Amino acid sequence: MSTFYVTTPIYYVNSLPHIGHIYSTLLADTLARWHRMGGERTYFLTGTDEHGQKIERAAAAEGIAPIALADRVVARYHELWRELGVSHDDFIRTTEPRHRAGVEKIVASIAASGDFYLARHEGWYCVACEMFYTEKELLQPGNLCPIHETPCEWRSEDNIYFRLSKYQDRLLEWYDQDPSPIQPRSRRNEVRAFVASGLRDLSVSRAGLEWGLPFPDHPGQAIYVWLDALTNYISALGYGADDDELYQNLWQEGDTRLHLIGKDILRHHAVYWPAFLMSAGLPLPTTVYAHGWWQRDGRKMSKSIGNVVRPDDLVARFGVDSLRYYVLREMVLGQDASFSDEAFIDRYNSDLANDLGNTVSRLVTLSRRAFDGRTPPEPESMPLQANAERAIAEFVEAMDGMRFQKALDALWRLLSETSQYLVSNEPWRLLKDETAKPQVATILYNALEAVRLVSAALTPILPEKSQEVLRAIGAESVTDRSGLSWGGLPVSVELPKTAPMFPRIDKDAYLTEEKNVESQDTNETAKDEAPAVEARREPTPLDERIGIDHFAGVELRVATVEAAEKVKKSSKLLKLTVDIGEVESRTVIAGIAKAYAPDELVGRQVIVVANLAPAKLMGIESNGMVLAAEADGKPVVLQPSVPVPNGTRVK
RNA sequence: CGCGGGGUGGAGCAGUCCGGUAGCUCGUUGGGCUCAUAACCCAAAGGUCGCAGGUUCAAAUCCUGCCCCCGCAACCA
Repeated sequence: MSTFYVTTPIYYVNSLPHIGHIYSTLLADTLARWHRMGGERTYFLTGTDEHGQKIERAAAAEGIAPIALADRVVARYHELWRELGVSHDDFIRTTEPRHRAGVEKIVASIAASGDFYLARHEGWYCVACEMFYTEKELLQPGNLCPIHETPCEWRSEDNIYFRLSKYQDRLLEWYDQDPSPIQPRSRRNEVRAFVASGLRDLSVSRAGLEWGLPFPDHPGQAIYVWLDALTNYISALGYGADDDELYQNLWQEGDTRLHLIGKDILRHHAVYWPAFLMSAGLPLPTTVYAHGWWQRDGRKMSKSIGNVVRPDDLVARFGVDSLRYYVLREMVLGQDASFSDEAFIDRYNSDLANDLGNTVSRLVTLSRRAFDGRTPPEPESMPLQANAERAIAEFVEAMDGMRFQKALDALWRLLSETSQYLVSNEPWRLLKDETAKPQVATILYNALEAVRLVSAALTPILPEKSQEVLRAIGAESVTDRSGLSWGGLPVSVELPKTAPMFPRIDKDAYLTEEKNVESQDTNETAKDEAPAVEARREPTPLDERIGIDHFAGVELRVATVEAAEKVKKSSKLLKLTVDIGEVESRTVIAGIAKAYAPDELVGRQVIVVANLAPAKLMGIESNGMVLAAEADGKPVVLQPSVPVPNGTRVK
């Protein structure tokens, strides 16, 4: 029996699930359901990534143990996947002993191939953060930690490195297989270019990380995140356990090993993970498929903008299957797509309510009326059979190729042909003529059977609604692909009474209501974001205030911009030449290129921090800093309200 | 010369690898029907396929150059 193993990324437990996690998971779920229907040995894995400093710190901030924090978020995932009807076969947590066993085994295998070595890592280290900072990140003077504002110490630490560079050529060869294991093609190109430009060895351990797996044979070292996390794909199958039947069958000997990922973690899955596997002498995934991101109304989704799609609301309102349909129909795998309420409702109304729901209800009504509450008796001919078989064949091919849009297109074309067939045969007219019963039976049987096939095919995509439709038209539920052959509708069986399964949404009413809710939300969030009115800011606590002498140490002076130009290769930086009342003009770099064109600054007066230590930005030395306020994420450069001699001190 | 993606009727997209009447969904306009969830059917309007060259009998598709948008990387002294 052929095998199909599909995974989602394991989700990091430092935040609650959002549409991105849901999308990856629904994709995997749909594929898993589809392949199960095909009779393959199918295994669908998801899980959570729970180690690392971020979790450690987040937990500490709450005064709880890291595992307690993880437990809480994991519970939320379980709840969500249950609500969404996700059919995963296993859920792995990187804090489980079975995972540790797998990691230890792969580490031992990699060590055996001599791909680990120790090297010294030096840098500025903040004890509180347990983290290295680059010189640039530190606050001056005093080499202070940017977070704690306490002095960092110069520390050198031994880390274990993985010889990633050794696998460069083999990785390139792997990408170039046909078909490429990295999908879609655009991502293959991206990864290929990255690898071809040269790989550096990878640090795979951290000293002093408490919340992580200890590195075998290296006391004091913990395994660094990716080596730990990626291994979940095989540890969950029992790699490293006594009973590794699943691993042997699905991975070692498996036919399909598919990782679905977001494009943000492409590098880890397309470079690091295969290299680890090569080193350990294990089979590589057959496909790494990177999907795009959901944007919200055309903008990038972000917590700070407050435009994150909240799954709960949508599901509560429109049902799980509507969400599944929308995301699968709307996103071309691999590209970004935009999530908008309006598009969601349009999709729902036109495809689900009109094309599918309405067709079902008109057929059920007709049949019930013509045949005493039952499905039609034996038809005389099968005029729709060829159309239906063509549609199903197309659907199957598209599903196997993960082209969901195309697959759905094929089904909807059949619905449209069914509707045309009805109109051209007008069964409602024939209904008035008793002798036309056999004709009506043929027309309705064909139309109902076409709808049955559409619903049957939709089983992996709309697991609940598809079965509801089947029940409504008197058909049996479908569990395997044999249900996709023409002729499955039972003749003359009772039709149950049902309510419309996709009631239309009143778009205007919904959007108005949403707007009201959102404006409330905005008011709330506005409070804890940068307020427009300074008075609304919380006053600085007394113990954080500074003395006047402290302030006097900052030398602020008025200057005039003599020249301004964009810094090459930078989107944010402008190089300014300013007259600050000294003999020579100074060069100052300012991160304001997104808000100001160079021309509009020339001749303008600005306030400059004159005694700031020089720093290099993009290769240019900056001697000072231009003051600007930040509003709506954009800098606003300060300037005296009337012209003042250059060099005038600001106090 | 950092890397990558994209620019196709009003909107969203397919088609580009393997050149050959420019397609789908939504929207708009007109007509029809009444079995159905203001649904459904028919018809129409609407595109110099980012720009400019080139190859070719033929270019959205191949080649060259340019413009614009978006992501990643770098970057807010």
